[in-house]
Amino acid sequence: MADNKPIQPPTGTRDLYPIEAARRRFITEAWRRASINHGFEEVDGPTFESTELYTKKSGEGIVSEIFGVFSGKDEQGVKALGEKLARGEDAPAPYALRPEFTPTLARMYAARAASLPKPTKWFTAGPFFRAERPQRGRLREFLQWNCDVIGLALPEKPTAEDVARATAQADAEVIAACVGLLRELGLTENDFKVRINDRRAMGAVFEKGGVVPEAYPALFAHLDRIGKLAPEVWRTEASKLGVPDTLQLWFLNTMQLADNRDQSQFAGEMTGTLAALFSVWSESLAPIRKQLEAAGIPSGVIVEDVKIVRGLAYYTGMVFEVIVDGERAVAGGGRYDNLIELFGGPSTPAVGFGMGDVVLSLVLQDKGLMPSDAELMQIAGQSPDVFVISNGTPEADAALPSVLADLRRGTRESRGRDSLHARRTSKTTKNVGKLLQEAERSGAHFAAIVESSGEVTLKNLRTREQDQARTPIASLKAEVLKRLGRMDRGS
RNA sequence: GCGAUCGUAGCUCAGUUGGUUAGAGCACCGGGUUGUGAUCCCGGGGGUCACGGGUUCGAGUCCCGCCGAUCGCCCCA
Repeated sequence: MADNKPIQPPTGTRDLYPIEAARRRFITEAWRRASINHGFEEVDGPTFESTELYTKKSGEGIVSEIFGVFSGKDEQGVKALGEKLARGEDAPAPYALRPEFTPTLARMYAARAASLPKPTKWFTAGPFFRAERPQRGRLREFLQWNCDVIGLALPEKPTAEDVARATAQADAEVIAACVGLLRELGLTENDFKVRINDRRAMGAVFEKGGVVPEAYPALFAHLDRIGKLAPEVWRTEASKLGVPDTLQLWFLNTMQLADNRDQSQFAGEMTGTLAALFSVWSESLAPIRKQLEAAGIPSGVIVEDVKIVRGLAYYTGMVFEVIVDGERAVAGGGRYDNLIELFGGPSTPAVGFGMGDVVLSLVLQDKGLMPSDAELMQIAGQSPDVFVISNGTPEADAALPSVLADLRRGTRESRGRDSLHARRTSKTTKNVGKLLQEAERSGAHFAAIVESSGEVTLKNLRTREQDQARTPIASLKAEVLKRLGRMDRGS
């Protein structure tokens, strides 16, 4: 007897039925549109990479959350790995499903750096994989949209000021693309905040505050938890990292400041060393704020936040997260000025961000911004242009297949723009009323009732207006194209 | 890796202190005497009650195990 137990989709993956596929398409189309309108060009890379690409320059913990991939042709390799593992040695798979895009991007840029414009603006959107425990807003397979600006537009002999301005401009450019998308989807400035920080600024504060450089990475990680831990607990840990009391106090004060509307007043309460540290920090964030405001991002949306440090080791400057209340970060990114060089390219500053589809979908649902099912099918291009119905006579039944085929046929000259989405029923009933009902439910724009081998009656299902006169089958397609307003090109 | 909650039809869920053959709505298919549709009426298919044990005369219901899902912790590229 056969084992009929259904095989379920792997943990953290999704089966997308038509309406869910349409929902995903709605998001990816918005991503494409926003990035193209902001001047980014689409690129893409492999969905699996050599594991080295991620282990080389990333931290240790990352490997454990990578999905390993083996070649089915490499039996010996697999066996060798098995033996290593049996001995308790580290044995990563030779390939990894990509957990992020930035390393691929860095490699791609490095390989052609000499011939690429400065700046180069690339975007990509596709599937990524992380072997984490799924929970709200987090799955093991997800889509991620990335926008990156690589290189800076600089004069022949740039001054430090030129570099700083170009840097802030590029930083603002990626954030503007990200915010542009959110606004296009209907989120307003009341719905989200762009929380920004700067790793170099933090470094300067650490230095002035008396922390040894060796402790910086651990301190960045610890700062990530400042809002989650009780202040006393956080301070105890900070002390262990060699953070002086004054600096601890500054972190706690400044953290609250990020959530306090009246920043100037709060800042005014800091005196002496605290105030000095604060100006080091805030002054280095001033240029990026200025550029963001110039890019049309409302000042109320921008929040300087000492908590935002990002886990990734490769960030070197500005870092940011876009937070929608009640959800985890919907997007995050930052500046990584050393990474291109690390992949064998010329020293090139770069900045970028990623946005996942999982949290974004939750946000759109929370805010009621996800279009209705019917709208989605239309947006995804799945509503038929014409639903062809036979009037039930043998003559019409016989003519129907060729009517359908003709409507569907596209020509190379028009690049398929003259091809129509045409459907017919698969039901056996000849009840025209029922078939019209089916046509309407399919979301079709027109119904074409085949009357004979030579004529149809057209009905606009949106307006419910039916033609008095019949249309010859020979001119049906042209007539429908005309009524759909698609005759403006070619011919 | 840890914790909490939950698994009955494709979906949303009923199902009494354990008691005949497990139900509804939606969806799907067909019909309402062969041509005009959102309503309505009639009919139909579809469930080894996640899976495996146990208690019992009898288990969807109680107990144990297991798998899965959701939410949270850890982590977050």
